[in-house]
Amino acid sequence: MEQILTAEEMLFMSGNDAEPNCDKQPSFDWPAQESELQYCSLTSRGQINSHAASATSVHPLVPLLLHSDRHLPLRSPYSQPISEPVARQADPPSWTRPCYHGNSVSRQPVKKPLNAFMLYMKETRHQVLQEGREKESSAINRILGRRWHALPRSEQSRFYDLAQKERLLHMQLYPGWSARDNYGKRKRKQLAGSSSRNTTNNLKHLDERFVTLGLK
DNA sequence: CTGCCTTTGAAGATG
DNA sequence: CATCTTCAAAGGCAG
Repeated sequence: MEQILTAEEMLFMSGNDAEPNCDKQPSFDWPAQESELQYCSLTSRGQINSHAASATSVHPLVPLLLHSDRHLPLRSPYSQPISEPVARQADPPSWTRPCYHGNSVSRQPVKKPLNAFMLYMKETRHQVLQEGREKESSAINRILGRRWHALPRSEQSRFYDLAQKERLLHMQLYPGWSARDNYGKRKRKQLAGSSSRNTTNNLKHLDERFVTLGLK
């Protein structure tokens, strides 16, 4: 039964429950359960060693994530039609070809799921913008980086938790997808000076941390 | 118009 | 296994 599902349709399919019905939701209360940040032994091939991927229809996290993903633009992968039913792998194995989503007219590569900091940026960026001190993204991101480090761990855990669910949902939506599929998108012209630039960035980062900690 | 900048974190690549 | 590299978002800016 070939079926085109949108994220919104899956939301309806899964009912109105905003709470995921996972029997064992990971908790990220620091520092006691810091070790649990190993994210359930996820693999990059869409395999998962926990119970989480055993759903036969729609993962319970889907509605929760869709709700939390209100910042995603309309062209976000998660807001595009999904060409394959969730958690049911069509043949041939999807990792034998590039993963795409959307219809055949406007196919776009599936992007990486957002990590905790990226989710934090999405939620907090507008605050910095409203303060009106900075308008360039690079400057805003520097501020957000400092704020991220100053964020209480309980608050950070919120985003780590969300990022884990993001990855779980991503694995369900695009089984077999690999980050390697998007490698080489950017020009590798920074190859020459990348090493020295990274070193410079690391030193700058350390410098900022010293300032933050009042050591400089 | 294209790519850089800038951040953190995840994951692939490399030695 | 440790380290390095790439890419996710964002949008102003420079070439």
